[in-house]
Amino acid sequence: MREHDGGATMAPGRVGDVRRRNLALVLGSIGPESLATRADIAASTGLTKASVSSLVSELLETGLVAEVGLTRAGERGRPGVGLALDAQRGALGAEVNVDYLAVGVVDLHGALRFHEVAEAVNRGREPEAVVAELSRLVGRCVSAAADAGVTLLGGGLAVPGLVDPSRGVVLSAPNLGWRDADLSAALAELVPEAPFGVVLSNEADSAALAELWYGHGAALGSYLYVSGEVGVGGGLVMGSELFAGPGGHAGEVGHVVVEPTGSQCSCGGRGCLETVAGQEAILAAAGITNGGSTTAARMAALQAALEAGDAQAISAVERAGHYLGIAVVSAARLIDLSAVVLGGHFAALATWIRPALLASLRSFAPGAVASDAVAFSELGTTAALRGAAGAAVRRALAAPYALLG
Amino acid sequence: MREHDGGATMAPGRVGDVRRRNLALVLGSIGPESLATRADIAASTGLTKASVSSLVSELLETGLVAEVGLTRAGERGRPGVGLALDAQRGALGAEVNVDYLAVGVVDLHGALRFHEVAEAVNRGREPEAVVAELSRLVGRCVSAAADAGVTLLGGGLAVPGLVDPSRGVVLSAPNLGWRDADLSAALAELVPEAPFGVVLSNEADSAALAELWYGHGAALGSYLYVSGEVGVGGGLVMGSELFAGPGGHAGEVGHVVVEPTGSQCSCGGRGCLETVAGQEAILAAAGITNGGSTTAARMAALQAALEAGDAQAISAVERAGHYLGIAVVSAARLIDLSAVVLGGHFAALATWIRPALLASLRSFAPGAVASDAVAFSELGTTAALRGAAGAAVRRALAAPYALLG
DNA sequence: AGAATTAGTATGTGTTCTGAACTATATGGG
DNA sequence: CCCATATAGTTCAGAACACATACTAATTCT
Repeated sequence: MREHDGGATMAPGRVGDVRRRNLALVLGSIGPESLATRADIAASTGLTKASVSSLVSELLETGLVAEVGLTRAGERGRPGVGLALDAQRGALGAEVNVDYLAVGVVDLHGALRFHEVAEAVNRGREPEAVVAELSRLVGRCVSAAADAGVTLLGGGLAVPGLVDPSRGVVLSAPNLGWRDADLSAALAELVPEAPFGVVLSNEADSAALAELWYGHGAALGSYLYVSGEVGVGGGLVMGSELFAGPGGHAGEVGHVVVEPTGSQCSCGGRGCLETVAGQEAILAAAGITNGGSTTAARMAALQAALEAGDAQAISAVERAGHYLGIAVVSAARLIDLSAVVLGGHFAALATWIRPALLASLRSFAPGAVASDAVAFSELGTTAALRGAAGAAVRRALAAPYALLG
Repeated sequence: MREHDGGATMAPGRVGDVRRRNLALVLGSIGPESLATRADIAASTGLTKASVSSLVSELLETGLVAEVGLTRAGERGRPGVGLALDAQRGALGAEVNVDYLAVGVVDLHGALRFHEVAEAVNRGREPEAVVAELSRLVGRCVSAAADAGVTLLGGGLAVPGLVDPSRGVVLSAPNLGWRDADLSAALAELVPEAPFGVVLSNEADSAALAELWYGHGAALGSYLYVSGEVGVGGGLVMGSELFAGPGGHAGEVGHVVVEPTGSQCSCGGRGCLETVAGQEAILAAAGITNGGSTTAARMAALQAALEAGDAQAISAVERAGHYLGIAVVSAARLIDLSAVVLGGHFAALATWIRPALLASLRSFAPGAVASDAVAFSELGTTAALRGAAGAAVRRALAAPYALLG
């Protein structure tokens, strides 16, 4: 995520680096379906037509780019050849979460081509068993893609925990009960022929990026994504890039202190956001204590109570919105953010939580976060898989030279 | 500070960029007095001896680097020629604060060669008048440097407010009463012959960087710097770089919400850290309400009361430490930081505030911030000027090619 | 049909890194 | 004292690449 370096340990620049950079630059200026011509690219990048010509011919070799007929009919002069990213190339996205598995394929145009979401009870289940079930889902998706002629370049797997992407290890996923789970072998087998491999990521981070690329984030640019799953997680997107922090934990808004006199949190601290806005906390405050059924069922019951106008349910959700506002204000001040996107159960509760959240923001930091900078995710259970797949797509687009001899 | 870009608006890479990068790379591996030889540099950077030779000869031309005798006497083989940054080159640093002006010169070895701090009452004073007084101080410092044979490459001016460095404008400095003050002309005249010019910066950001380069920060790498001046400001250093945020406000820890039921803040919000840990808040809680004297005098009175064991004073400072801990925890969680450096009045109160802060950290986030990751600044009133000068030095070292034909 | 206009390609030049050969300067052993 | 050995630094040919210029290609306007 970051390329900071003392300076002395930086890699030396070689002449060939220039070409790598320019390949990515040209590729970046070929939008999904912009139908840019070589001449357009030369104008927009500042490269000469000669250089663009040579760069484009290499990009065509990689298969990432395709020539798509002529452009500009009716005007004077020779028409240019339209160039576009090849929609028949894509990446796999997958998510393991506490109560479902999800897989899908996103193509270079950003379209979700195939996907499947399967309910599952993964809490406390062995990584091997979960991965085996995931592999079956992935297999179906991969063959569907192959049948449609879509070639997969790479992939991403999002999990609700802290990961080490370089080693392919889930360091800890409390809600799954995983610790130091080495998935590197399994990742390598998911899409064996993909040149860029399958990379692990954090679920909240991936969902935050999905929002950037395929949701509300594009308009916002920099924002805090808050994911209300079993815990309250989050991801930080700044300047259209994910900010993971020095140790990869950044965006963990669930353990911001919002109530100094509040109750003990599972993290060992006190008054954390999660203790007042986590699923369990909201359900308890709403009086929905039917412990036997699943969390999903109880959330549905909450929804029903809200729609019926149940006062206790409404005040429970409003309380969560109030405290969410405090956490968002702290984030806005510390990191200079001015927008939020809410996902997971917060998105489902949008109607009831939004007014309370806005009131809280106005009260604690008038002007810091405008009301039109509070968005609710519409990506549902496909958010993390789209983000993971999207990240794989970006990796490929950033390193087209890896596909050349 | 950031070089993010959509991709399409990036500048094209040219062959010459490689040399620029490698010039900076080689320069970066010539430590202050490391006495590296060309061969050492080749080994540490990965460049060939031939390239290093050519790059070094250009760096010698810029004057940033000097050959300093031979190295490695007593061993076999031809001894190498030692290379070091020329300590006779430096940069000007200056600070305008509410109650003082400070200027100084930092050389390429990081030493503070000359400096002067003058008390002043700048609150509400016109920018022109303040700058005129500052210019006199700078003039003395510049001639002292010239007399000692030190050449100035650039400079930095830190102010307690939000700045636009590219235009040389102080957008707003509430504690000075400045708004949209255009200092660009004045900045250009401060050190007319300096090739890199004089650049505006925020006081807290500069102090945070001074801590990184010349204080506790080097050992920490990533940390939150909290500056207790008239207000409570801060700067965020991550991966040995300042993080300014999308709009340049990042690190503003003074307006993190630490007491949801707390009192109104001047920012329009409620329960901000500044309302319980700002100078005025601490003095009021300590019962030091002698409004006639200066803030500095009242802070001295507070110090005396603390040393005398005054219970009200002690509990006022402990309260500030408690709330400071809450803000630090929120920052630690959101941005994944694990260290803090405290400056300004917090540094002066270190003895009394430290235990309360540590207790608060333990209570709200055990393990997030270790007790040896809480440091107190020792740079005093030279912090911001050293940071501003240091930033100017880095700018020069990052762009040595600007000094060539 | 020919002029004008725009797209894209071919060719020569300058910059810069690399690798290998070479020169320079020290130590240590016979 | 001289030569082998080791290390530092320079010189020179070769390859990669972007650039500038000149060229060919394809279309519309008159």
